[in-house]
Amino acid sequence: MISSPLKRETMSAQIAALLRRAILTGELEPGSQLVESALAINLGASRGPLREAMRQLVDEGLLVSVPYTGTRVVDISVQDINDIYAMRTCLEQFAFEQIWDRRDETFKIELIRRNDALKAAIDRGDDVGSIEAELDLHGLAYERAGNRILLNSWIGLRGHLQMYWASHHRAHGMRGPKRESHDDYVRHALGSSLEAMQDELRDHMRRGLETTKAFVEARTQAQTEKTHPQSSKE
Amino acid sequence: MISSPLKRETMSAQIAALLRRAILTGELEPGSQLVESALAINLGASRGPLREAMRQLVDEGLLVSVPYTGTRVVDISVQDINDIYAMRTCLEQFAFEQIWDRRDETFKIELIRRNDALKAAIDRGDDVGSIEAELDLHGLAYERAGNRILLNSWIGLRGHLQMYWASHHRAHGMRGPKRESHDDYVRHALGSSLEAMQDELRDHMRRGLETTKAFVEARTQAQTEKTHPQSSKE
DNA sequence: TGCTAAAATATTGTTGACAATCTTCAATAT
DNA sequence: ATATTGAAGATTGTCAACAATATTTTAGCA
Repeated sequence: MISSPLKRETMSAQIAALLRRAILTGELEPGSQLVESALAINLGASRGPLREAMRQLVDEGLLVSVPYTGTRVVDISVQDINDIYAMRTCLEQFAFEQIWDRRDETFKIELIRRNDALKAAIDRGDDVGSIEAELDLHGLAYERAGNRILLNSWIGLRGHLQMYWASHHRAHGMRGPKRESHDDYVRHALGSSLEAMQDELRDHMRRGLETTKAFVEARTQAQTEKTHPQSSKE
Repeated sequence: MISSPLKRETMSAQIAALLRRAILTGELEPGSQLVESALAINLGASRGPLREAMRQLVDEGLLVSVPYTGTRVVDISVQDINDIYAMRTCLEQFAFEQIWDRRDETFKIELIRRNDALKAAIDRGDDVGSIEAELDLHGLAYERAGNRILLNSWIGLRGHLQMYWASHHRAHGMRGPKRESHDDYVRHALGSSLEAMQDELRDHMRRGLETTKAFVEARTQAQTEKTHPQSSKE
């Protein structure tokens, strides 16, 4: 029963990873407040390290903090969704431009592997897993581009997307991605025309934007009803 | 004689702003270590707020921290320069795509104003100011694009560029940008052909990349000589 | 002289207590 | 009834002391 035999990681970093996971899986709902004292006790740590972890998540855009009043899980706006998908399109097109002439056999194998992993997650009904698998699939181009700044940008976008999808899935029982949703993507990514792939990306993102926007609008409506209830009694 | 009648800003935020400025102006050299206890005394604050500020700068990519050993101003690598300029090209092209059909009179006026401000800073020999002015000029497209994610990405890139340039200027007495360096940029930005502007951007960035790379290589060489001195005595 | 190990030092990580600030709610006056 | 003021509570911001870890120095030995 060893509790922590080798702790190469600082406590603050562990807490950050824990909280990040909780936010990204939707366990911590958007808009919910994180009270330091309560969380610190709950995690068995002091407020210092917890504050540092939270500060980091604030800088990652997962939390928002107002001095002396509190920090909350970042809330979703339709504007953000639009911005993120516009950036995704731009950056993923750029990533494919960068790797296009460097695609080798290992790239092909890995891309197919990740698409298979996505299908497997869908087949076994693993919703959180299928969301991660879809993002992993898209991530390959960014990883192979060999540009650290680009990869970090993707990781930031990826976090927000994962959070939005997971939160909506949890709240409304929304289904994850379809089983064949990325077959075209993979086919074009392994094809011979960069231009065709860029077109596919634009289409793919446009479809994704519509779906995600529908999620957000449903959520906003639900919250409005919660705040200003127009029940039949009145 | 009111010293601080309304201080809406928390101490940690003030320290972060102070340190950020010191790094961005080259006052704190890349690679130099920041010792918490000494800095805290120097700033008249405790280590708690200072640590929070430093953590934030770590997340911004301006500092690097190794657990239990220290945090230093991030050092420069040729790889980073390549990555940053590749991203700059991609993002600024995207920004102009977004704003192209929305350019109005205020955009034109502001762009010219910022170019004039750049020239004024060069004329009065204000080196730090001219660096900021150049980055401000490029920033307009990002600001007008109306995409918060895009703007934040630019702010991150901008910080690193400013740091590199300022540091090299301070270390080697390098001159800032040339007086007419952005006249073509402005002309094309106000022209009628988006494609011509994209070409100008590619060229502009390619030139900037070469210059900045030369800076970094000079610095790396100087550091190598410092670490492994091959003096004539030996 | 060169190498190993242990002690000394320096630096960061963590903790609990205290201060400053914001929010809420009740009491009061208009 | 409504608006305003003030007190009470909750929450975050700051501080100084203590613990854990890494680095450097030094003593001992081959």
